[in-house]
Amino acid sequence: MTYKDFLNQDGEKRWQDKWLKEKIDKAEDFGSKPKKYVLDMFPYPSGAGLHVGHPEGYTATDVYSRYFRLKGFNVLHPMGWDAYGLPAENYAIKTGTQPNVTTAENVATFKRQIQSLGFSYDWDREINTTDPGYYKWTQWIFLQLFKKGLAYEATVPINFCPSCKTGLANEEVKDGKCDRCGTEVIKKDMRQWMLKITAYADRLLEGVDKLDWPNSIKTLQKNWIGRSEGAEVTFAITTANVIPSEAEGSLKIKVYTTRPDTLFGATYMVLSPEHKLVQELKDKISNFSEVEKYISDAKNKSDLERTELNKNKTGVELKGIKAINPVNNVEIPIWISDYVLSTYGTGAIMAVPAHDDRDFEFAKKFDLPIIEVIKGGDIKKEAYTDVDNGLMVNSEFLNGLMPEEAIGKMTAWLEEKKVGKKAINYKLRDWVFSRQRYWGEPIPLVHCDKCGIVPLDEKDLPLTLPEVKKYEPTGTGESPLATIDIWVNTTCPKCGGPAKRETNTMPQWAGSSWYWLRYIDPYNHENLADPKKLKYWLPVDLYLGGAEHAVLHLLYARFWNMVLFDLGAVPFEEPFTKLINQGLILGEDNEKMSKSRGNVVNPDDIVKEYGADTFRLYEMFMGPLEDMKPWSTKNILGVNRFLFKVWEIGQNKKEELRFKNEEIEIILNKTIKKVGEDIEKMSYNTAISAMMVLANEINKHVSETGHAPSLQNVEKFLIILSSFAPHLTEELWAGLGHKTSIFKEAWPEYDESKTIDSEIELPVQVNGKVRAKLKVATDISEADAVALAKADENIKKYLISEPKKVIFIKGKMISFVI
RNA sequence: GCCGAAGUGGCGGAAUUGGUAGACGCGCACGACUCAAAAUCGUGUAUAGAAAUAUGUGAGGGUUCGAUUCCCUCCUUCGGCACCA
Repeated sequence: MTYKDFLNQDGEKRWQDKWLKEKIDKAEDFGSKPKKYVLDMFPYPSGAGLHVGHPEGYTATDVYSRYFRLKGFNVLHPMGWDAYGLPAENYAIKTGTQPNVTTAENVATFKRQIQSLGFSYDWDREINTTDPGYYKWTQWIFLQLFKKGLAYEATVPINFCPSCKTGLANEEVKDGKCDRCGTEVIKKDMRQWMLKITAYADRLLEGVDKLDWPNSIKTLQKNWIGRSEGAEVTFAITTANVIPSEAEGSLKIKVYTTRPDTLFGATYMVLSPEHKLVQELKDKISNFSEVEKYISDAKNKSDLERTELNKNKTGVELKGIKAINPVNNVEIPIWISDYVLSTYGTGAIMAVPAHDDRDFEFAKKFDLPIIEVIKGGDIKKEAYTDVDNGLMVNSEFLNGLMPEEAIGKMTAWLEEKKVGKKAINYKLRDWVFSRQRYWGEPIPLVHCDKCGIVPLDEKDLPLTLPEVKKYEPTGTGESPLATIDIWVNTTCPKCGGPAKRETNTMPQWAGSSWYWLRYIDPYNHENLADPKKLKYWLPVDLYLGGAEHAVLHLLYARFWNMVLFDLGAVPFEEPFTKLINQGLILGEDNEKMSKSRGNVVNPDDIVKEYGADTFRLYEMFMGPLEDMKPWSTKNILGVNRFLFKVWEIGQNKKEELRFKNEEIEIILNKTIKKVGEDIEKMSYNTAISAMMVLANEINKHVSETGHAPSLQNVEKFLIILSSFAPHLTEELWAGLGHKTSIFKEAWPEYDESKTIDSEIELPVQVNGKVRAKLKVATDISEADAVALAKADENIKKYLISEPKKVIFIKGKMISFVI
C-alpha cells in the first residue's frame, strides 16, 4: 500500500476509531507512575467551527502528552467546552433556536473536527460548562464566595454595553469599547453582584513571581493589579463662615499620593465630579449651579470621550471654600475636574503642578500657582517628575534631601502629626459579576422581604436555567429570566415566606474559572472533585492557550483557586505551574484571519487534502510555538513530502537487504537526543527539522548501498516521530508485525557516546577570520591541531609572523592572533 | 507617554554560558525520467565578483583574537495599558 492509498482509504480514521474504542488515552487515577497534567484552554464552541489557531495549541499539547506517556508518565490530557456565551444567545434572538440546541450542535461539530486530528484526549472526562451537573458546582462556588462575604450586591456606576445591554467587568472593556461587540461602553448606575477580587490583590500579585509563565503575561497581570505605595494625607476645609478650628473633625479632604515629598508644592486640590463631599458642601459653595452643570456634563461623557479629551483639561473651582495644606497651613483653592477619577484612591488629589504633568497642564490652563520643590528641571517649561534625581527646595524640613529620602521623612512626619499615613493603592477593581442576559448560570440567591438576600440551600443545587420564550435582553437591569413569573416567584429558604429569585446570570468567565478541577472527577455528585484525586493530579503541569486571556480568565482563575484553597477545597494555591501562549496564526496575506478578509483556512480542507498527520506536522513546523506566524498552504508540501519519505523508510523490507546499524548510528542517536530535548522545550520546529535530516541521511544511505535501514533503527525512528504523526507511525508499526500499539512503547534510549562524530571540520581563524578548515579527529589535541594548521598552505599565507596568541577550543575551533 | 516582545536570504525560519551565520522547509534555476506535462529524483541557490576575495543578522558606536549573541544610543513593527495622582 502507498501512503496515498492509506490516506484515501481513511486509514487515519480507522486508527482514530480504534484508539477511541480501546480508550488507549485514558488517564488512570493514582498509580506508581509520575503524573503529568497537560491542559489546553478549552474552546468556546462557536458556530463557525474550528479555525487553524485552535489545533495549533492542541497539537502542541498532544505531542507533549504523547511524548511523556512514552517516557513513562501517567498523563492527564482532557478536553471540554466553555459553552455559555453571547453568540449562542444572539443566534437564539435572531432565529428563536434555543441556545442549548445550538450549543449541542456546535459541540458536536467541534468534537468531530478535533477528533479528526487524532488528539489523545481522555474523552471519558469531557465536560461542558452548560451541563447542570457541571454548573451545580459553579453555583456552589458562588455560594461559598457569598458566605465568605466575597460576593456582594452593590449599586454602582459600572461599564455598560448599550448593544449587548449588559454590564461588563473592567477586564472586558478595551479602549473604552465592549470587548465583544466593539460598541462604546457607557457608565450606568446599576444593581450588580460584585466579587471582591481586590481582597486578593496582594496575593495575586505576590504569586505571579513564583510562576513559570511568559514574562509578558506576568507583567500584564502585575500592571493590571497596579499596586502603588504612597501616603494618605488629610486636608482640612475652611469656609467663609467657619474658622478652621471649628471645621476640624467634620470637613476634611483625604487624598492619596505617591509623592508625599512634594507636599510643600501642593498649590490646589481637585475632587472628582462624583466626589460625595461636593454634595455635602453644597450650601457653602457660592457657585454651586455652575458646579452642578459641570458634574452633569461629566456624567454624560463616555469613558472614551473622557480619555480622548485627556489633553484638554476642564474644571470648575469650588468658590467659597478652601483647603488647608497641613504642612504649612497655607490656604489653597479646591477644584473639581474629571481628570481625577472617582474610582482610584480617595477620588481626590492634591495638585503639585511643578512635579506632575497633568497638574502642570491644569495649572497653566487656569493660571494657578506653580511652586518648585525639587530642583533639577525647568518648571517654566514642564513638570519635573523624576523621583531619583534632584534636591528638595522650598520645603522647610525636607530641604536638601533627595526625593526618595524626603518621601520617608514626610510620611513619618504625617504620621506623627496625625494628618496622614502610609498607604497602598491598587488599580484592580472588584469584579462586576452579574450579567443581564439569559445564557449563563443562574445566581443561586433569593430576595426575601423579611430576610433580605438568602442563599439557596446547597442540597437544592443546581438551580437550573429555565427555558424562556424571548431571549432579548430587557435593558432595564433585569435579565430575560425576570419575565418568567413561575420561576421568579419562589419561597424563602429561611422563613418559607414568598420571595423572588435573583434574575441576573453569571458572566461567561464563571464556568472557566475552575474547570481544570472538574476534569479530575467529572461525575462526582458529592464534591466538585474527590480531594484525594485533586491531590494526586494537581496543579496543572502545563497550560497552553492564547495570550488574549492575560487579565481575564487567567486572573479570575487564579482568584477562584485561591478562594477554594482558603476554603480547604483544593490543596494548592496556584493552579497553573507552567503556562505557554501559542502565537496567532495569520492569514496567507500576513493579516489576521477573518471572514471579511476572506483569508480564513478551515482545518477540514487541509485534513481532507493532505491528512491529519501532515496538518499536525505543518502547524508544528511553521515556526516557534509562541510566535505569530503567517499560514502558507504551499509550505505544507515540505512536511507532506517528508511523510512520504518516512512511509517508504518504514516499509517492511527483507532482512538480507538491510544495512547495519552502525552506519547511521551517530545521526540516529543525535536525533533521538535532540527530538526529546526539543519536545520538552516545546521547540517543535527544530525537532521536526532534525527528523527530516535523519530521513534524508537514511535515504542517502539507501541510494548508496541499495539496502534498507535495520529494523531496530526504523522502529526507533517511528517511535520518536509518533507524537507528531500518530496515524502514519501506528500504521507502519503494525505493518512491521507489531500486535500492540506504538503508543505502548517506551521512548528509545540514546547512547551519549554515539552522539559525537569521530571526525569534524575544524575551522582555523587568523585574527578572527576563517582561513581554513581541517578535517581532523574530534578529540585532536591542541599541539596536533596547531601543527596541522600551521602546515596548511592557506594559513601559511596569512601567518606572516609568529602568532601572539593561540586560542584552541577542543572540538570547536582554533584561532591565531597576529 | 509607559510597559512587554521582536527585527537574520525572495519567503517561513535555524544557530546565543560569545567560536564555521543562513540548518530544515518553501520558492526559484538547471538536469534526469516523459511524446509532453504533472508528480518524483538529483544538483545548485545571502550579496558583489570569472576568481582570489570582500561585504553581510534594523542603524550607529563600544568591549573582544572573535559579536546574530554582551554593553550604550537610536529607528521600526507587533501586543498591552493609558489622566491610576
